[in-house]
Amino acid sequence: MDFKSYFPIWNKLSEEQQNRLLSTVMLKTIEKGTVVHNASMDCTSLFLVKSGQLRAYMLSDEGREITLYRLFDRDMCLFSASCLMRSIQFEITIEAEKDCELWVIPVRVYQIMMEESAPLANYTNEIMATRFTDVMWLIEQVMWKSLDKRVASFLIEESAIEGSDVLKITHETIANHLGSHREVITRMLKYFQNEGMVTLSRGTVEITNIDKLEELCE
Amino acid sequence: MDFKSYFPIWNKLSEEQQNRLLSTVMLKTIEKGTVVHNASMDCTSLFLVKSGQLRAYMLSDEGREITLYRLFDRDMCLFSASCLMRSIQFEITIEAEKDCELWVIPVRVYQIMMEESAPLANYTNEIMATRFTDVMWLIEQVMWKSLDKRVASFLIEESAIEGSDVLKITHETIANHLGSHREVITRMLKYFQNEGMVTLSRGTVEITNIDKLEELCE
DNA sequence: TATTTTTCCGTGATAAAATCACAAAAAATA
DNA sequence: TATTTTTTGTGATTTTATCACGGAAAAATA
Repeated sequence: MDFKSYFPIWNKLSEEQQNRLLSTVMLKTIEKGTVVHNASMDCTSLFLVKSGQLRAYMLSDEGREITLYRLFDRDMCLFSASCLMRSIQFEITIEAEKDCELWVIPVRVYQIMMEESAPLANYTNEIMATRFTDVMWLIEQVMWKSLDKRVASFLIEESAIEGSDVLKITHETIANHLGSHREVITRMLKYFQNEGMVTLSRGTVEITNIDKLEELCE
Repeated sequence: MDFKSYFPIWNKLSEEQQNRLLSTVMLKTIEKGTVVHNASMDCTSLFLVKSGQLRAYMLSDEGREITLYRLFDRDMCLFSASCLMRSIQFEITIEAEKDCELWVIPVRVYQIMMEESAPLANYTNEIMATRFTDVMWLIEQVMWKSLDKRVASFLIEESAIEGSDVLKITHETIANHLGSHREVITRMLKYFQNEGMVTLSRGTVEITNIDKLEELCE
């Protein structure tokens, strides 16, 4: 079990704590599209990503979405366990964007250990600060960036994640990432195509001039 | 010195830690309008609010603002010490909205203590989760609420804070809180006045029908 | 007190993006 | 092949942002 190597502060835990963790941690495999956490689920576990990719997003009353941040290998999903801290008083949804392998840590085990272990509490702190940074970046984008720039940087980031210029993604999905609307994205992409930055076809956006896209973002 | 009574986990610190804190904490008085933290300041201290009121906001490149959250009595201002954690990679501004008395805690003292004290690390965690909750509420508002509702709830909240229906505030200031524009707020308030919800005069907004305002927010 | 300056507010015009409504094209399925 | 579902296209309208200018009230200064 190489759980240890994915858990950065492993060596700062006592032997007893290590054993407690090892005996409760479970490796779980989930399929792309699985919602691992939402408002209606009860709060029972934290996830440490062994492999795959997840997306944390906020859902409006009318069913609209906006992506808050993403989780990759070695990331810990804190807010799947919103009951971990009394002061977490918001609801997000977390969904697998690819097939994932997750280590599942029971909240109660983690919580008790955090109360007695300064290293674990500080590690948790750093994770939360990382998410906070992500969310602050989002606010900055939403507040001060025009949509063309936001679409452009989304496409660039997506292409970096996928390692390809050909993105298999629908206008609707892009809209859901950005908290915008499908028609708006359609028009925007149409404009990008006219400018020679992308080539569109059903279900795909191919980036044909990434420099021009990057220029658009400033 | 009643610093102890403002510091919730005081009793969970060792005597040595208590002494270390007491010997470095300083009480500072600042005037309304003072910026206690921004991007260009060096990161040297945390603030614990003894009395007064502060406002944390994000500033755009063009000088536009949006309020993230506010701090009142007994609140701890974590992000004035963004260097406290490696993962805090964003910049905010914190300004006194009223005259304040603040206990100033040196970052280095706090940081070292946090590394050895699980209670302090967990307390810090709860504070960050509280700010996170504030910021998530903001995203929700900005993303899914129309401006009329946002202005209405801002007026209601402001009146609750001040304990008065007569708000001494300019249209520009309201715009800065909400990340909107002065002209837009002017027009919105004009509409509110026509609907009998507020009475306007230079530098003041008087709430004349709070029920109708609350109804507007749903 | 009179004058100047600053702050605050009002409003028209235009642009960006959201929102509503409907339809066509492509792909999947029967 | 026919039907259904998914995805995209587009016109019309509303909301909010943005630009531009001017005027009134208050504050500062002479």
